[in-house]
Amino acid sequence: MQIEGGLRERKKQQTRAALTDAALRLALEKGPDHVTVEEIAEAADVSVRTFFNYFPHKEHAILARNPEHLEAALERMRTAPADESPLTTMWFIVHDVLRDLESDGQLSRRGELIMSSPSLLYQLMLSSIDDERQLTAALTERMGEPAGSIRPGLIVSAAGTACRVAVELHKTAPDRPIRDLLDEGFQLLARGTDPDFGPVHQQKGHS
Amino acid sequence: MQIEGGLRERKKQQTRAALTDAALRLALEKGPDHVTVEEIAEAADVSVRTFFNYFPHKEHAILARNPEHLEAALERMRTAPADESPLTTMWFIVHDVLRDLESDGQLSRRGELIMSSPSLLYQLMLSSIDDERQLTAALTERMGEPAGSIRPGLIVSAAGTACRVAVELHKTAPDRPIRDLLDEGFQLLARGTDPDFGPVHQQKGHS
DNA sequence: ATAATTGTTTGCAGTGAGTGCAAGTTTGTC
DNA sequence: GACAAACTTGCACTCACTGCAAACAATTAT
Repeated sequence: MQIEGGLRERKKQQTRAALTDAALRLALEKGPDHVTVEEIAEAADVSVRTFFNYFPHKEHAILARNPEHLEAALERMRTAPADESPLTTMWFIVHDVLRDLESDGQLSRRGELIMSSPSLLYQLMLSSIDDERQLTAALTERMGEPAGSIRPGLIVSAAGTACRVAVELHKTAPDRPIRDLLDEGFQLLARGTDPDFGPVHQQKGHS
Repeated sequence: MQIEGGLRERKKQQTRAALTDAALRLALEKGPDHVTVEEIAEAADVSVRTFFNYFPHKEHAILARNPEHLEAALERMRTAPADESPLTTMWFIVHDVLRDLESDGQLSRRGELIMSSPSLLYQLMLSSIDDERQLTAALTERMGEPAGSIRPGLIVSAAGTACRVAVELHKTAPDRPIRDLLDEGFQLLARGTDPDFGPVHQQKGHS
């Protein structure tokens, strides 16, 4: 295990790539719920059992999440300039990922695919939740808020929510680019979504 | 189908209740991932096949979501006073559900159970997404925002996010009641989570 | 080179979720 | 009581996913 770019390592990367490629292609072709692991494995020329050595769930292969994104995000969160506000950091993180996804030229196709399939959305949100936990931990440390404050967690999760809503809305209003929607969402989160908010706590019930 | 409270209807309610009770009990006992549908069905004294006539997924039975909640929420959204701000309406909706859940005396146990199990969280979020779509549709209509605005969707989804974050934080800081956390979250969403937000759009990249 | 070691792939057997179908049973209607 | 509609059930099936042990390939030591 001294050699970094050994044959073994390269072959694994190849196999992984073959699997994710086949998975995405077939998912786009036949719809994500009509692809079987068997087909994906066959297209990548490995056994079904090997597929599961690489991915714990079928959806993982289709999502093909790049672990570097979370790494980069955490790194940026930790090393952000002291005078950069929390949501601003999240904005940069989101746009970094966005830029990387767009370089694939598959942002919107993959986005639609994900939003249209419950099971994909599932896996994405699951990993998002995990990501958000880690980001929240990093942000909490960085912010020095009182323990038990909801603010760090809310900022991280709300940013994630803004992404999801932006992608969703982009489906029905494709004329607005995702970046625009995203920026509008972040602005609202930053300055407030509802200046007139004010429930009357005294009242016991209603109609 | 003229009789509302016929034998048939009552039996169905009974079976449904037996299934959800058994499902929740067993999930709390053995952990949600170690309960099989077979066990639940057996405990409720019906066949496995019948279980799937009532719930599309195992998790649905454990969550035992009350369809009335969504109905009530949509109703309130549609009939809210004209001068009630959007997030305020969401606040009332959330608190209505909360009050109902608490009357079971199972809010926090069920909440913890859900937050601790990926597969439960999955189903909850999936149904939440669907709920949010419907609520967003209702709110969009009510608000008269320009088409393509992200605000209605963001308000609804961010409110949902606040609930999730509140439950999650309550796990690690049980001394703060969920209502407190929730109110803090809504306040932040209303007035803004980050007054200093301001990414420099001109800049191309960053280290 | 060859042998020993370690990591990877694969087949196989098994559990459990979820579905479609057809037959049987129960409930409501006339 | 006869008839139709709704509900339950068993059966056979597909598919996701796991553990285990044998086969295989890459790496390292000799």
